[in-house]
Amino acid sequence: MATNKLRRQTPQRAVIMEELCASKAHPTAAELFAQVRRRLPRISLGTVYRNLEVLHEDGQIRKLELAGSETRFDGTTTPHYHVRCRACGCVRDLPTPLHDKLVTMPMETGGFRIDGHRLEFHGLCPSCLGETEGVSGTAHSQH
Amino acid sequence: MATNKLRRQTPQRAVIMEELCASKAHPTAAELFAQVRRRLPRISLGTVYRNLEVLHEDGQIRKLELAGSETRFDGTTTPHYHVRCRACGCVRDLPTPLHDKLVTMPMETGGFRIDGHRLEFHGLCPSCLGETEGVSGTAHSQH
DNA sequence: GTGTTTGCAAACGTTTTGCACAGGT
DNA sequence: ACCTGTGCAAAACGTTTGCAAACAC
Repeated sequence: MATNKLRRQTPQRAVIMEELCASKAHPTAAELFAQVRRRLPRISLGTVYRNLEVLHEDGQIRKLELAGSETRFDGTTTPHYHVRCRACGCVRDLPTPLHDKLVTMPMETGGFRIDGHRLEFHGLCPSCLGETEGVSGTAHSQH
Repeated sequence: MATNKLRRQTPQRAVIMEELCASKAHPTAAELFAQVRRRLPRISLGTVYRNLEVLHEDGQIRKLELAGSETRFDGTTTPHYHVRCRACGCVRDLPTPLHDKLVTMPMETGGFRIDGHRLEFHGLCPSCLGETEGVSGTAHSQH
């Protein structure tokens, strides 16, 4: 169950971690790859994926698997929720406190033992809000 | 904005709908394809995908984009949440009422206009609960 | 007859993997 | 020296798409 693997400290891993922590945009692996490449021009996309996986295993970063899009990564490991813009797809942090009651809340679980949840919010980001003024659309939230 | 397309009633679409509604397992496109193929041996996977998309557009089915897995489909369109088993990956309905307060709840949104959310629960299903008795594991909920 | 829908196969975007070599310890 | 980590390229995976033929209307 433990992560018993011996980790080596490589420049690739260090730069990936630095660039991820320097970003607030929750980049995808490809975006991070482009960013890291500016400092390590010979790095490969596979290395980025492998290191993100390792860092996630070791609990140093968070993996955001949001509905219907590529996986994004977050250098912040403290728990918080995210909002996603319906229009441009950007992702931002929400300072909303976690709803741990969601897990402990008594409910009919069909025999499941529930021990976690994933919650993401959808909406329009400030800049897309401005551009969509007056456009009527059916906001359909998916649960 | 409207769905103005003229739909034709094809046996493929009808059987896909029937098989989806007959299942409580929230099948993936591939699983549904295997199921439908028993009745329509010449159907193709592409047709299954296309019809699922059409049925979703027309509001006849729901698309479940759960964290870190293929898209699953639900013949029930009434809103409800889902639980996913950490061990076997199976998905079941939860009769828990929706938390619409989550959307209207006052919170610091960073300028976003929030109009929807996605919530999914994680845990162990009845049969995996039995098999993992006594195994200590760190339950890590992802938010 | 018109235009949607089908089957097939190829293409797609994201992620994973096999391999030989480089490099951290 | 050992064995993890790297770069590269190919493969895997789920999904979408182009096309000509089939079929619903």
